[in-house]
Amino acid sequence: MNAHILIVEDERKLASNIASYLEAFGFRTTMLHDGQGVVAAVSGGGFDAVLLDWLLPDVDGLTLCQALRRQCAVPIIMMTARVEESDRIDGLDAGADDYLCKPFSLREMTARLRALLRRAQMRQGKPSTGLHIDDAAHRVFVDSDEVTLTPVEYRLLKIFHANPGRAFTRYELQHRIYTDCRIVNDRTINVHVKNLRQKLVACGFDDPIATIHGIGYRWS
Amino acid sequence: MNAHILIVEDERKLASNIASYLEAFGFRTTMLHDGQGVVAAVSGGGFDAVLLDWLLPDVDGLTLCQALRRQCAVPIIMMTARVEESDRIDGLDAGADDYLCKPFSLREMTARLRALLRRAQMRQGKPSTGLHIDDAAHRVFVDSDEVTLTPVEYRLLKIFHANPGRAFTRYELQHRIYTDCRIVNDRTINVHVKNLRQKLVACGFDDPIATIHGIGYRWS
DNA sequence: TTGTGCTTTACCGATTCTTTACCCTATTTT
DNA sequence: AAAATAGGGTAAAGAATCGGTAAAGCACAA
Repeated sequence: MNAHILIVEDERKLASNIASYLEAFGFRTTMLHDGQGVVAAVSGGGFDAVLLDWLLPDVDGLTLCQALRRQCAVPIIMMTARVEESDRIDGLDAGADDYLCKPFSLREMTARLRALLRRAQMRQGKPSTGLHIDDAAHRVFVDSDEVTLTPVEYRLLKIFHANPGRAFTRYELQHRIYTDCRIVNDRTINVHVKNLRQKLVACGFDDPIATIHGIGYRWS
Repeated sequence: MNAHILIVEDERKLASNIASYLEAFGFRTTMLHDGQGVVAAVSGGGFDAVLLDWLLPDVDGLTLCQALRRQCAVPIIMMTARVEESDRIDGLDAGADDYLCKPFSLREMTARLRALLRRAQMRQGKPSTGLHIDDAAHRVFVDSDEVTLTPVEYRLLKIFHANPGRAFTRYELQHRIYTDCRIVNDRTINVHVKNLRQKLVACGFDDPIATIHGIGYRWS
């Protein structure tokens, strides 16, 4: 983690707001207030993502974006006051990975940035994500990211993880999850499996739960 | 610790609600019900953070915010009924460090306030607080402040502190706290945990007890 | 006994988790 | 190809858990 973000924005106040917000979340940041030096800075390779304003005093953000793309594959988020579809398309055509329409919430920005960084990381051949269950602490990690699971999800994960390759019917899972002999609707298991899948996949873990049609599920 | 918070809010009822909630958590508070004297009060340097209502009878909160910023770097949280994105950005542009949209929960407010104070403190190069248990003297200190604990709280703290990161069920805690095989209501543990948390947090110690829903607690 | 401080219980409101219901898509069977 | 069955996704109903408050219970000393 601790990604380094380049913020290119001429409104200094906005730029520093963004910076301090990101820093509060553990990012490192660097600000530039015009187009000068942006290409040079990025080509140095020290940045993990770029937040790029569309309208800069000296150069067109779009042009700058294209220039950056020619340099390297760094993730770029365009920030723009424009809202027309065509502008968005232009931005994405120029090589931006995402765009934010001003005014945007810093929260949304951070969320998109995170998603982008995760995607970028995966693309760079970091497929070897590992799952780690710390049973004493009752915590689950995908690499270094913690996955927060509900009690049922946790139990479900443990069952699967302890029996890789083995197929489980929903009936079986039900009886392993609940110590009491509770009977629940089949579809309940579906929902828990879906939620578990979702949380794992959100951390860049390839969906490890295979559906066996007419039978149940299998961890692989 | 014992941060001093300035609450600027014309609705007296809301203001005193906020104040008493914060005081319960060990903050000191001061209320002002209009813009008069706010700048003077803050420039005195006696406040660690300001909760500032956007709409005041006499002056615009936004203007006030900017005026405060010119004075000093005190953390400011804007409270506003507005929800539009653009307003939020305006607030942040004016130098607010965070904003709360009314109606907000006092809990969220406290959480954000804490985060803000922590950041501010870190910026000022203050290292994190440390806990020290003097078992021989049966005394507990957060940095140099003594925390007075009841016998049960002390035992609870020792159990947690000796097992950082480990998850405990309430049942387990119960049996470790009591040498006799006493059985108490589950909720009893909750109360002791709450009291322990409260005392630690009041001394500026970040709540170190994480709740594991459906399981129990963990010290981290 | 009365008072004081600590512990335990009871309860409420808020939050979080679980289960169900529903709709739509995918797969299998007729 | 049409019908039947199974599974995925969403959202809302329902249930359990948790934190906070306050009062009752307890132990011990004055």
